[in-house]
Amino acid sequence: MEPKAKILFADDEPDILDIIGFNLEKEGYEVITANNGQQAFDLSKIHRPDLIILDIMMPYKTGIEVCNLLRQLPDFRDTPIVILTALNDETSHIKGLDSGADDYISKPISTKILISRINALLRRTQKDNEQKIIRIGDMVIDQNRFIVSLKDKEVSLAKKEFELLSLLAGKPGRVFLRNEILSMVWGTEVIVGDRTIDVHIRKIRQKLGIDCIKTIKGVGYKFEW
Amino acid sequence: MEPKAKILFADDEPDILDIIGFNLEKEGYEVITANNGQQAFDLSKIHRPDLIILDIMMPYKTGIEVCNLLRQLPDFRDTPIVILTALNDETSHIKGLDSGADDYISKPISTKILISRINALLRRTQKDNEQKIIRIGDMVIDQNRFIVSLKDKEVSLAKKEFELLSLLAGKPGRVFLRNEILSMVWGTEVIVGDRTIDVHIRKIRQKLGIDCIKTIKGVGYKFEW
DNA sequence: GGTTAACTTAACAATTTGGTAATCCCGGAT
DNA sequence: ATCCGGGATTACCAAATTGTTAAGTTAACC
Repeated sequence: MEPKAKILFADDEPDILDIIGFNLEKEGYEVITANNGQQAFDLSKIHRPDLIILDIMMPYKTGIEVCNLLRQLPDFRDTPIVILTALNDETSHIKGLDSGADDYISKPISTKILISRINALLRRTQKDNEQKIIRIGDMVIDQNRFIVSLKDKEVSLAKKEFELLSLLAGKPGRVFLRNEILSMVWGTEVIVGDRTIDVHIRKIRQKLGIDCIKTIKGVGYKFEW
Repeated sequence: MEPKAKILFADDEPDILDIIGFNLEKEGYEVITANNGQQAFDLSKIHRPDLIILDIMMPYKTGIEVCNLLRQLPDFRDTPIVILTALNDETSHIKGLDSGADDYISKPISTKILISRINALLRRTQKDNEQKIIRIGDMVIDQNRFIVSLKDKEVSLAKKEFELLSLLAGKPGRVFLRNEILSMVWGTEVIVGDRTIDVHIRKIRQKLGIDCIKTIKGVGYKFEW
């Protein structure tokens, strides 16, 4: 079975790591474990989990520190982060949430509740990316079937073209800076030349045959019907 | 000050309604209160709050029932819902979250923590809706779309012109010294001649067709509708 | 493996934008 | 009236940015 989502779980207590990790896997999640803060940070960058669970008291870096660091990176600005801890005082709780975490859960915690909360978080965050069908004017972009159609006439786009169009058409009118486009379509790892975007834009314009992508010189591109 | 967001808060205990409502307002939220489940549901439909807090044990309809009902409606499929309750058993907790709520908080709860959790939820859901729009008289400067419009007629400005106008119109009436303009629009690195500003101002005036940028001789420029 | 499509890059053309300088204007001061 | 210190205007050129095309590189699929 396809895993529902990839979860990184960081705790320095092996017992907890085992028990909760096991239960998460039983729930259908793919689990990556880390024993300390530094490792949690490094493994996150490598594996790009869909959700991150951080214990606070860990060697090398606390969960809060890791959370702050991750939130600096564009790739992790929206990743749901759960702080899991034995500390239950008000100050820690607030500090945890203010560091950009989405949930703060005090141990001991029933595994069922933990999983339920994780489901709730993923339900919300995956819903956002789940806008599977975009409709604007005569255009329909179906992200499930990978099809773009104009007045019921199907247009076939390549993968990158499709992703680029989906990004722009996903928020019509809004201008996307070139580096936003790069990081969203190509990711931050890959480095591609500047002309690459133009060329893809050109192909899209050509294939669509209509002028719905506007250039804002010196800034970026935007979709406009 | 414009309220940060509209929150509907439903609880049948007047004391709690008062205390938490007061604190939410102090935090800058607009608060709508309901005394029972039915009212919570009806008022939600009328006011379209950005976030809904529901007590479970309420007359007419429990918080869970309201949550389920709201989630049926397309308008409330994405609205963050917090279940607030005195029940702290595992089953209720899970049932609450499974009904589509985003958070389940057990009373008693520190007001600060409650607000911190609400902030965290709104932070996530409102992130995309931040609009950088300047409106003055008939003019609208939309920094997301990179558009300036006058009486619904769109005016197209180049990047520097747009930045310059945004700067001036951002604080109408305030005089910007030539130095200030230089450092804010051009940065401190770049060195450009003094006439450059004039020329850009001229282009803006020309394109807008109206005289909303005043010259203060020997000082600088200011925007005035 | 060979073929095809997709992706990226490079090179050049086309366009737009930004900056400068020369000149013109408009008060206020001489 | 004339001069003078800004600023306004204009035209022009350089720089920056994007469009276009073609050719090289990968990756995917028989």
